[in-house]
Amino acid sequence: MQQNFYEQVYEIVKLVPKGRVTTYGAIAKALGMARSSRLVGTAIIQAHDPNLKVPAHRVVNRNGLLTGKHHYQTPTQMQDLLEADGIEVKDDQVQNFKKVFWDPLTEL
DNA sequence: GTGTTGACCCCAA
DNA sequence: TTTGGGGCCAACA
Repeated sequence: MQQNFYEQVYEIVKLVPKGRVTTYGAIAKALGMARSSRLVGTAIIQAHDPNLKVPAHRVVNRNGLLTGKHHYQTPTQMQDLLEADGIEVKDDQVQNFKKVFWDPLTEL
């Protein structure tokens, strides 16, 4: 199954509904690699390919902090995309994070 | 093949 | 509360 675990990560992220966000740890746990949450981040970095259509902006760290915004074309890209989805972002932090948080383990 | 890095997470002080 | 250290495993040099 996990021939490309990148693809597994992409699948989960693509399942994230609009107006919701998920975390690296949640994805890692959903894939059974809870202790390898860093790999999820690495996978997301490679997810910049438009062909994959992976909404990487909907993936944040455990604190709801936009850790990867600096990896975007512009530092405001990620926040802008999140706000476009109806997610409040303040000071690189997702507001109402508990509300917009989408847990693949619970929702799936 | 070895060493360093990293969109992270958890625990202790 | 904020800081510091350890662990985890793939990708990169």
